[in-house]
Amino acid sequence: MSTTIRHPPPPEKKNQKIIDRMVPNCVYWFVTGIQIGGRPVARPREFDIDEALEKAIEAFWARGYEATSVADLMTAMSLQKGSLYKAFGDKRSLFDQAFGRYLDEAYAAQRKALSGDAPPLESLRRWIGAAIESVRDGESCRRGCFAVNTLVELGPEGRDVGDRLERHFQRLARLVAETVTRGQAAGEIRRDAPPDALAQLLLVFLCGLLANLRGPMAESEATRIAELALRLLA
Amino acid sequence: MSTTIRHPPPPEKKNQKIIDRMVPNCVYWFVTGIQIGGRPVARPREFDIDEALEKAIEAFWARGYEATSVADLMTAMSLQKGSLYKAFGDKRSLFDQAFGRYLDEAYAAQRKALSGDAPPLESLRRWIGAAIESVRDGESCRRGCFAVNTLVELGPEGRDVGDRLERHFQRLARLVAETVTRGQAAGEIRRDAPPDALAQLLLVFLCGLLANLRGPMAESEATRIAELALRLLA
DNA sequence: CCAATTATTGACCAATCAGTTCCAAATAAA
DNA sequence: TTTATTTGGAACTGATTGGTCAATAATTGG
Repeated sequence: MSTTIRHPPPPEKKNQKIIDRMVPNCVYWFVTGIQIGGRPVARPREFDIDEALEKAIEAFWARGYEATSVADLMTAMSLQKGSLYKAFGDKRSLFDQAFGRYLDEAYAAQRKALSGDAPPLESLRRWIGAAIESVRDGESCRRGCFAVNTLVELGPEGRDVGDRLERHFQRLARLVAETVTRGQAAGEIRRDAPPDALAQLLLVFLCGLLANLRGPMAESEATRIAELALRLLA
Repeated sequence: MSTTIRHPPPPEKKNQKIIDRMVPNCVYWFVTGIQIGGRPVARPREFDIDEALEKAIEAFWARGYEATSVADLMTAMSLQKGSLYKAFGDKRSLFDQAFGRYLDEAYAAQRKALSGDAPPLESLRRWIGAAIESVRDGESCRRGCFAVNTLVELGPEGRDVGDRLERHFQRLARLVAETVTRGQAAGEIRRDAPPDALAQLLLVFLCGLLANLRGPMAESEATRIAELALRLLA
């Protein structure tokens, strides 16, 4: 019996002290009507879990989910297999965490790019320009856009990734639609189409650009095409 | 010596007869100044190699290169491993053949869709509509576009796939540009941008649509966005 | 039937896959 | 120090990977 207790209750007079020191996410024991327990102590983690996740993002981003082996992840994250599995669960769970983090980071960056006080059309230009620049890692690693890559690789599978991508694109579309609205109000953007429809169109177009930038298209060409797209918007 | 001869020369008086019976793609032997030889006889192939390739296209299209195992291909093509390897080489070679075939088929289909005698803008509408329809296989298998899928999955690797995709997109762009030119001449399409630039833009946009159709986007939504895109072109 | 040739089949192979398990090391409360 | 607990690391597991091979079947000219 007592061997199954992970945190055997200390003497009763210390209960309040112990409760004071209780921290979240720990196991506590409930005995004789009052909560008692203690913080589990253990060897501390030697790596930064956020840095490791960033490395995982880079690995999955560069090669995709299927083509990235757990061995690849181990070297990329500088982690042994045991640590990796203990900290992140299995490969798919790690991917989900990495991808979710990427989506949030990407959203924050695009929000910042679009919500500057520049003229709306110029904001959109910078937004697309930043996206084009973000597809290359180093000199010639065509990593494209992690979201678009994942959309194409894992899009058709069980709706987990699909749902997240849908929500992500929706919040992005909302962001772009706001800018388009401002542009219409300022007379910079044509008013014969609703802003959210134009935003969706822009987003889809950007997906196409990013998909092509994963392949043979040059950045200069992408920029040229984007300029034309913005011109059609005016 | 004579054991290395695959088709030992029959008596000279039969030379003409043999030459008459010569068929392409067979090994012949050149001796004493005249061509002699015979048709190699062997067990005939039991499957249709074109049908098998079509099945391979379906398999790679649905799941991508990495995620499609040789075992998957065997069941999809109804072939044993030995036959598969003998007829198509290794997995990558099979993929290349399947993908090349797909690109040619897709080009032919789009050429047909675009070169009808319909009004240019209507041709473009049908072209995009056909592309949107082609992304679903059966009821709910979001296979997307094999070319876009491959662009994203294998785009960054050694320039083999990249080159082919670049040439493919170029010939497609030429096709679209012709239609745009006709549209401009007919007054259906705005004349303030060169036709090949507009064609590139359209093609990139379509890539974005097809990428999204691999994921959560509904076909009806894609159609709506495409309508707006065409409206901006007028 | 025989010779020559190719196709089919299934067993086989080494390498790699994702994932598990076990143990020493590390930590801090008791 | 003891004790409870978790991390790090390496060995290990069973399944699957892409790919090869040898034996056999099928074909036709001779």
